[in-house]
Amino acid sequence: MHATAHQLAQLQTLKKRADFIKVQKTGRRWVSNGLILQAAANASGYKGIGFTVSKRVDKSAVRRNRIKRRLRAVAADILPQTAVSGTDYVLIGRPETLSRPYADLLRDLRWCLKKMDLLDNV
RNA sequence: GCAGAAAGCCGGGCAGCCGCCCUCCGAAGCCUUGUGCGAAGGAGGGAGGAAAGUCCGGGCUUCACGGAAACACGGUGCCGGGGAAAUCCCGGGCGGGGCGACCCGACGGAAAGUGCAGCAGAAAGUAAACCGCUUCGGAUUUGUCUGGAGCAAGGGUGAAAGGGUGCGGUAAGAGCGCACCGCGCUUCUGGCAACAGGGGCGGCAUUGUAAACCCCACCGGAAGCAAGACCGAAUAGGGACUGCGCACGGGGCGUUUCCGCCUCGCGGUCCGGGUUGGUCGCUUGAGGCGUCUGGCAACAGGCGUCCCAGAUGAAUGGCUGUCCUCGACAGAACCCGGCUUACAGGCUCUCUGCCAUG
RNA sequence: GGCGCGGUGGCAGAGUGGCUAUGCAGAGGACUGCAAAUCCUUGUACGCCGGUUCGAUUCCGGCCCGUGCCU
Repeated sequence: MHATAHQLAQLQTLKKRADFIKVQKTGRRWVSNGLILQAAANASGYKGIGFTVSKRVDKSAVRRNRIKRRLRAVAADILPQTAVSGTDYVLIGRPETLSRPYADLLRDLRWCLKKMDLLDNV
């Protein structure tokens, strides 16, 4: 079920603050228990992926890092196979992301994708 | 055995699959043919004792800076040593706490000057006298009231009442006298010193506060890797040279004084300029480990050995098995030395008190 | 990552080494036919922990929280 290295190579990490603001302003979003997904079309044709865990989610740097890592693991398991080219995805962490079982996190991301009509088959 | 004190150390382990960051090698491939780049693949490394708070001290970088003196501002404050330095460390002294091992201390100066000490109290710093004590006189309903003189022992107020305790002394008292303690001056001895101990003299003056102003001694330019350097579109602004104009003038170099230096308005020519982004700075360092020597120690030196994160939306995760004591506080962002704060549990060594036994 | 600023009743906002003003809001009363406005009365606070001092909101350390600036 894991993504191959070839599939992972198709994902491009969003690096600039401007990219994140663009996705937030122009894209759509869906909230689930474990995470929030934002998505917007881009002009490059690549599949873009970014992660946001702000200081308002948790004040501890250790726990913020762990939330980001779990989001990265979830994204690496699902997005390479299902993501649409020419779309930027931004995953936003929540306090529950830290303690939620991993299987539930996978279900959360699929649910968000489905609700936003970005998933053909569940 | 129980209770405690001090120093140092560790901070889940092992295994499998899929992934992340860096360095080196690199068949295929690419071009600008080079000691080049490099998908696949291989080898190695990959958070902390506090990485934290940013409270101190440095390195490094840029800016500022002509010199001298004074002033201003900030910091430090027993002594000796260590250290690049420090509000750091070690040892000692003094003071305080503990039966003790041991721990704690912003620990210069209050006779250089100024300020402050509310309320209470008679009086708050040249002492003073509310209740009192003693004595002399007067009145008297014999309870006491009142005037003069002397006194500060006792009571009361306060955080603090102008040396303390005891004896003598006295009308009652008082350093009034004496002894001891404290204090001050002086001298001797020990110690590098802080300081300690002894002798002599004085005869009680010298309340507290300097984390109040201050005095003394010593130290200090400012900002910070988002510093800064390089490569680089557009636009606005900048610098140099030169011509003309202008000056017993104005401005600047922390302030002032003295000497000194720089600079000014308009035109022309040339040079450059650096936002987004990228590269460097970026990890070999007052470095770690082992050992020997000197030193009570902090630490220093010699020898051997190792290279041990370097990201830039920012790297350690996901899933699973297994063991145990079931895992705390917590994530590098230029780098070091300290301090402070947070922290489950465990280990090592030394020491103290009590109990029991030999 | 670095550098600053601040924390005083429910809210705003002065202040200073010895009872912390003032305004708005709240409660009660007066005035009114009933209200508003006005007047009177009243409760509630110095972020937390230590130290200096006889005494700290103030002075000095250390924590906690909030907030701003620098790419």
